[in-house]
Amino acid sequence: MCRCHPPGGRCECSVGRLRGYIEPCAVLLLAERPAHGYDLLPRLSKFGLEAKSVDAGTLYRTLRRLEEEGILTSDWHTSGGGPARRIYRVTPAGFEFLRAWQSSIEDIKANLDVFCRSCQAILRKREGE
Amino acid sequence: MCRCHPPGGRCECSVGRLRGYIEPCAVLLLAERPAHGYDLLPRLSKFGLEAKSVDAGTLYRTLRRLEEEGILTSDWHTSGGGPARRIYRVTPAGFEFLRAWQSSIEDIKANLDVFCRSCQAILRKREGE
DNA sequence: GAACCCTAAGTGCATAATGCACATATATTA
DNA sequence: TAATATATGTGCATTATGCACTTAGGGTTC
Repeated sequence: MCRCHPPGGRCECSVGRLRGYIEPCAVLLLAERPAHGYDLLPRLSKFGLEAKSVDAGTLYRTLRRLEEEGILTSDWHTSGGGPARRIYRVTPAGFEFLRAWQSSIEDIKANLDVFCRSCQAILRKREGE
Repeated sequence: MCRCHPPGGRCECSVGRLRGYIEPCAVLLLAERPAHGYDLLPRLSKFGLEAKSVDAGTLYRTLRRLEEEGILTSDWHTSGGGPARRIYRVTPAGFEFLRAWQSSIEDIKANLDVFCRSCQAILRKREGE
């Protein structure tokens, strides 16, 4: 329908189309409590990033980038069995980052709302309501 | 702040981050009335795609692609002075396309709302409210 | 103890969307 | 006639992303 169902491809009709959206979502989850990447993966579904549709590689790369930028810090946890985990925490700059995204997302919601209202009006009119 | 202000770069903290968003916006404007690309350009700001931030080349390519997919049709208008204009109209498939996007965008808004609520809660808590 | 699976982190590569710069052409105005 | 506004388009580089693959620890099962 909306070119989001390529044959055999995953559905992209979702908030996952928002470029860079994994970043604020990951940071927000880490603001709730420090965690490692693999743990974050399923929790991202809370914000519409479905567990199946989030690529682990992308998440790991994203976390590293956010650390380079001073938004997160990490250290290794080796106790507890299994492979070592890199535990991330949010820095003060990370909270500023969240504040900025919060405000941007409010704006985006408002813009999407304009689209929805106009679209509804047009579609209703077409159906001769 | 949110990595959307690269030195000298344009602001990307906007709905323009939504991949492919120009498509439903262009189709919706054309559903209101047939028009040519250059005419659509400033009207896209209605949905949050600022006139400055929409690239004309991208819009023209998008319209051609939508026509290839049967969502739009076009024909040339040479009368009226100035260079020839390619006037686009929405096909029945285009209205289906709009319906699908409408529903997707409602979902996206809902997901963004979850983010905003969680984010507000965390930020308020941090400020010791 | 070999084979297998789950957890956990990461890299390499191809593709798709986008931005920027440039090319082309018509008509109007200074 | 030179400049400007309208109008459409192409070429190229960058970026984000998805997919496939690699590495590795530790436990379970045959």
